[in-house]
Amino acid sequence: MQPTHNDPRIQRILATVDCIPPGRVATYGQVASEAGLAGRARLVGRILAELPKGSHLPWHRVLQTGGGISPRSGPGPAEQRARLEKEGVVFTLSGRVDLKSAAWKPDETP
DNA sequence: AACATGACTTTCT
DNA sequence: TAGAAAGCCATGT
Repeated sequence: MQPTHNDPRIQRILATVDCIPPGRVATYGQVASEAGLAGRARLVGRILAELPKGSHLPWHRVLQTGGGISPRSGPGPAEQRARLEKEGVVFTLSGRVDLKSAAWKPDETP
C-alpha cells in the first residue's frame, strides 16, 4: 500500500489544496510551505500524482512557479487548463496563469 | 545500501 | 522570452 497513509504532513497538504477557492491558484511551493513542508514541492506533486480518481480535491488549482501547468502523461494538463478556464482563470498566450490576479492568499480563505 | 524516476525550482545560455 | 542543465526530496526497484 502506499506511502501516504495517515501522515499529518500529507493530510496538511491535502487540506491546504482543498482550501484553495475557485478562480484562484497556488504553486507547489506555496502549498508545500503552507503545509509545513517548505522545499518539498516535489512531494506535493507526488501526492497529487497518487490521488485517487474520486478525490474531490481541486488538484487542478495547483500550478508550477510562474503559473504554468506541469506537463505529464494523459489528459491531465488539458483537463486542468479546461477546468481552470471554466472557473474564470485566465491563461496567457504562453499557456500560463496570471498569478498577479489569480494567486491564492492563504489568509484570504473564507 | 545504491541507482533510477518524477504533477518541482532555480540558474545559465 | 524560451530552452537546457543541475539541484533537491521522497519513493520504488
